[in-house]
Amino acid sequence: MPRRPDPERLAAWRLLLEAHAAVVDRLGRELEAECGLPLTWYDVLLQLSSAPEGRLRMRDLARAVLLSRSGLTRLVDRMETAGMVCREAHPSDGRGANAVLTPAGRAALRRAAPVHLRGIDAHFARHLSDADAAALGDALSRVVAAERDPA
Amino acid sequence: MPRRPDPERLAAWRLLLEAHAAVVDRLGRELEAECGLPLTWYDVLLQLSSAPEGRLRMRDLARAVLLSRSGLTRLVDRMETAGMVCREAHPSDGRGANAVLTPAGRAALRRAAPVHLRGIDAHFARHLSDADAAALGDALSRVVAAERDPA
DNA sequence: TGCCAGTAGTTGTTCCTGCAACGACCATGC
DNA sequence: GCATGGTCGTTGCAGGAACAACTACTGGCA
Repeated sequence: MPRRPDPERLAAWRLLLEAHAAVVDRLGRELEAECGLPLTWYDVLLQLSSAPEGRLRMRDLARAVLLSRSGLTRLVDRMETAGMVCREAHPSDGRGANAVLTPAGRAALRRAAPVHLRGIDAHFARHLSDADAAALGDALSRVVAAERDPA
Repeated sequence: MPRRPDPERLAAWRLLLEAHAAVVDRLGRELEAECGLPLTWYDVLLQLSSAPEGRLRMRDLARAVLLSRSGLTRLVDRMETAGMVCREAHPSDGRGANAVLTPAGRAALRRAAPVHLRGIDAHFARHLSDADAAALGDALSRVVAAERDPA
């Protein structure tokens, strides 16, 4: 017989869906309004800036920003047109390409980060007690890990 | 000065994004593969079935499934073509329309529900302790409530 | 009664995404 | 050397979503 989640956990799942939708929507709008920057662009800039030398292989960047390879190709196209990233051939793998953060991209991230972090605090973090944050981190990291390793 | 979330809460936010993406993607694929039903369709069927008489105003349904009004119009178009819902004029408000669950829609939901619930258990609920579930529900309901009431 | 701001649902348009397919390239086998 | 299977990034294509404009209707007010 199929295992079903109990009502408490089912409600938790539903709440996760609602909270995600509400907060992502809000953060996206705020970032767009105050910095003219889509959330996906911010994510790319952030991932690149926290990578060594501000560059990342397309494949790895796609994984980091939770996008398909083709999706990332178009996204980097747009951001390259906007001058925030550029491409370079991979030094050792002839198939590969790196996306590289440009100074303009770094500047955009510096402008956007305070806005986004303030939003995360106001719309999410502020409502979590220390215990909540710990439990959430614990539980969700197990969920993510289980999905990564189809053990 | 702008308030910034501490690293622990920031990590929790990031994990929520990753868990949401991973689990929604997985659940959607499983439902599509085993029942030929997109996740959004399931959500519509579920909301309708839990409404009195299996009918809901378009506006309310749109809110319930976290979609824009225009998005819901097209979605109901597709589902109506598939015979799972139908529209009827609202009895008292000449502007309004109700989406109504058909027998076929009810049957599809009955087939899909076990699959989906099993998935929620396997990919999400199973990884939560009782305390985790309680903390998650508590915290996320506060987040959602705060977003609903711009207090 | 007639007017009119507000709301409901639909439609046109545009944007973004994933899938499938493709050429280029790597790596391992013979 | 060179075939072969696999990976990387890109592209054609189709589907789904949001925004804004539009029509139809409501409800309050003079």
